[in-house]
Amino acid sequence: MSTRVPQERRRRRPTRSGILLSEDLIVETALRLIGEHGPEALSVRRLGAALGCDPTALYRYFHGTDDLVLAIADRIIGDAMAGFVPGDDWVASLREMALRVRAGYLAHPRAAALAAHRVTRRRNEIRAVETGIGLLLTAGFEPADAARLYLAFIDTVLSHAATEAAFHALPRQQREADHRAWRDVYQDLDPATYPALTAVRPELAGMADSSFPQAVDLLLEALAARARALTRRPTAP
Amino acid sequence: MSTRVPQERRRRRPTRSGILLSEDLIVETALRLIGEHGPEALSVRRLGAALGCDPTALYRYFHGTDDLVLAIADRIIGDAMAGFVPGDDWVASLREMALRVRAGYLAHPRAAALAAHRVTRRRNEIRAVETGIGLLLTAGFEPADAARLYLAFIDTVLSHAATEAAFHALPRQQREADHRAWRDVYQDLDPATYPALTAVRPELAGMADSSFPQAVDLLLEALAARARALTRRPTAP
DNA sequence: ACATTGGGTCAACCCTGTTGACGTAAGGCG
DNA sequence: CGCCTTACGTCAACAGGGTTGACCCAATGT
Repeated sequence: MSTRVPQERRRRRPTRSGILLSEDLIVETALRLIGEHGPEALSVRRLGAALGCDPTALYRYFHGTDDLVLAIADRIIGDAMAGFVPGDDWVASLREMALRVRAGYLAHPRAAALAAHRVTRRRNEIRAVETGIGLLLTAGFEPADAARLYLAFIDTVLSHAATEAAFHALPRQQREADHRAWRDVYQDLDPATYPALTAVRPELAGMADSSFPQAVDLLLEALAARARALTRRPTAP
Repeated sequence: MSTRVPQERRRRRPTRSGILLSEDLIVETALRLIGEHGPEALSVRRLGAALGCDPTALYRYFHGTDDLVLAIADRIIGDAMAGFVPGDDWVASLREMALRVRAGYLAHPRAAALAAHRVTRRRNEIRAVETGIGLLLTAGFEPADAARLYLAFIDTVLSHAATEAAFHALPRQQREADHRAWRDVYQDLDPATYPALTAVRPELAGMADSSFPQAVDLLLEALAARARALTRRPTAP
């Protein structure tokens, strides 16, 4: 019974445990499940149990797991960008965009990890591109540069966010093992063959931390420097 | 029988079908399997079948699926970095590292999707970290900064490379559809609500190109600027 | 030549997503 | 009001996943 998922449903019939299913309720329950019990808690059976219905009832609302994940991703995008208005400071605005995207992904890592590399081409994405390129244009960049530089910026942000989300989407054991790896493995290395690692050994514990803000800062630093160079020589060869 | 995976094996016993198992052979077969039939084709049972052995024989070589994935990831790193020697120019060397990692991922796009954001804690990865941090130390950064900045650099490189690999791993139809979708969607937008996009419309065709070199250049630009600031004021407050 | 034991094999367990059949109750309609 | 259709919740079952413990053969050191 794969396929036809109707747009509007007329016959609303309570489950054995008394609740009324709906697309929204399922998506919300799925997000809650992930938030409470970790990303690995999202399975059709567990979702059914959390909803108080037979797991296969979900197939009346979504074609399959993938369809459900896309529905979840759609909501994440909307939530992340909701209420954002770019300010006068284009660097600060780009930074806030970056942090919002990252926060949206991290709020729901597993869904983000699954949907990150897809092109949504929906309204929220289009508006984000409009906003970002607009900011670079006000910074003084030529249209061609604004487009190219925005692409480099947003690709970095999205890639980083997706990577972080993917890491958070790992099963807890693997996640913690990766975390510990920097402490354990990298601590006792032969100083002769690994001089640089030995020199920075006290700092290696921090390698498990996120590099997202640092990377965004570096990128914005380079963009600001290029913008300053522009205003100094408005029409360069 | 989870656990003890010996470093060197002495008793090499052929499988029922006559082949001799080895860690390398398993990793290579896994890479071939993923390359031919996609990441979802990698399962213990299928890998056993491809190797001509009982699936559970793999547990003599790897603690579990995760361990195998890490071995694959490290193999990709090793292949990419094979023969690399850092030169005198630390910026150029970091750029070559970035391009090598990217090339390695693109060589195995589908495997890269699995392995990209893991800490392999194996030899090839450790050597790469040693090399990268060493380059930043020769650039004049303090140990703490070198570690943090390298993390930001390599995370950006790995994230970008993973994103590109994921895109290349898509079926051709879907890839080209995404490619076209960008042009199509952004073609006829209302100039009033999307002024910036309208201003850069001729440049939007290039949005489908890779932003990898651009992003790496921006990052290295920021790093070089910080290094210059260091040498100007060797001991800043 | 023999004891040791590494490691290939097998059967079994519990988890997944997904499907087709079944029946019940909800809602339209006379 | 009551019938008839059918939406949809339920159930059983299947195929495939990772992982484990027991088994036992043969390769190796002595």
